[in-house]
Amino acid sequence: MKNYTKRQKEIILAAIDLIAKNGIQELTIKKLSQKIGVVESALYRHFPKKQDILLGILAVFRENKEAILQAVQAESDVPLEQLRALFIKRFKYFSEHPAVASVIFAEDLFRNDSRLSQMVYEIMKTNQAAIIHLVENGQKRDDIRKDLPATQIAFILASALRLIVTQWRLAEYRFDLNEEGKKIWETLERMVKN
Amino acid sequence: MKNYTKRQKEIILAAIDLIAKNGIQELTIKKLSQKIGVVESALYRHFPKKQDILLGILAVFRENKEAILQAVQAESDVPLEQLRALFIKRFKYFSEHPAVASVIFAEDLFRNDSRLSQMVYEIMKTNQAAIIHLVENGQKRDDIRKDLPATQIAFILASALRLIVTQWRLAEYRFDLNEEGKKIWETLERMVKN
DNA sequence: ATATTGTGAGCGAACATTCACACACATATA
DNA sequence: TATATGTGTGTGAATGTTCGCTCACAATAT
Repeated sequence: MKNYTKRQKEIILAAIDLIAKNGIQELTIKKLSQKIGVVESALYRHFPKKQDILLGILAVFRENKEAILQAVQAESDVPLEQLRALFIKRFKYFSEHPAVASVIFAEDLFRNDSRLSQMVYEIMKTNQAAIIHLVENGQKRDDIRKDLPATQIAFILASALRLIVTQWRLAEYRFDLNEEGKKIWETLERMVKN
Repeated sequence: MKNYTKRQKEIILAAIDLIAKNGIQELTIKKLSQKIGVVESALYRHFPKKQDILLGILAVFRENKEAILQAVQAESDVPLEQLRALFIKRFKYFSEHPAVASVIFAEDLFRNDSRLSQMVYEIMKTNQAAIIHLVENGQKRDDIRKDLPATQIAFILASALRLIVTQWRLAEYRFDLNEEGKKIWETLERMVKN
């Protein structure tokens, strides 16, 4: 986000908001410019193509994932606690930024452009690698059971996180994500703990 | 699908194929009619609105889920084996019909229309209820651990299935879904087995 | 001969993008 | 200090394309 001007950030956040409302087809230059309060062509002073706005959205996601990961590692050095913190923090962030949650797991939005889908894939892989690493550390400390491959455990953790957020969004945010998320984490923890 | 004519089914399958290729924005009346081999307006002989084609797609999904569920229950009466069969059959079906896999978990495609999103929600809930029921039966027989709520176990099972299919699609079907799916199931089984 | 299915032209709306132009403000030059 | 030039940001009109959909008419099948 350091590479983006104030105005560009403003546009990116507005774009996320729009997409959250009704999917990617809600994001048109016209609607976006109206939300910002300028005329359509003014947006092209800040982004050469609409696509570049979408790239900006992905940059927000990546930055957020990295920030949470660092915070988690600073907070504790017990892998299982780090994993819990990772879950809790993610839910907290999504609760506070539903629009972001709305878009972050909707990979399909970016499927039609190779630059975009490549970036999605990269973010996903980085994130997964980080979780795998935490699980492996947990296994080394004998906190997490070793009879299951770390990659698979990490996969299952990530998949549950993802689905609960998806359902929360489909339910139009009608249940408390923090609460349900915590419950799911506790079940998962009991499944993988030694 | 009993309510649909031959031609309508043809159109629905072609529509699924198109969406699989590059997302929902690939599904236009023009492209669809070209794929079928008629002119655009001919489609309106079979469906009054584009939306109704999407409803047809959802009907295919629902029918498929119900069929698999019945087959699974006929095959065995041991819940854990039924669950395994459910997983394996789903992966097999998706392997053989990648286009369907491409669309079935992309709920966002239908977000902008209330009729569609309601149907998506209904299919999802029915499916989840069926899995919960199987898990509860497994717990009654002491095959599945009882210290975890059945709803949560079912949720975690479903989430893993969903994510592996999603990743398979994002990886452009480059890995063997049956194989990877089986591995994930085995890990899940070990997590929940008594 | 009646019902079903397909054709071709065309409609208005929405879309992303481009263009000439305007105005405020900062920086450089005389 | 006064003037000139550059930069950032906005406006309004216009472009070409694509979209879903309609309609009068024609071919085909039962």
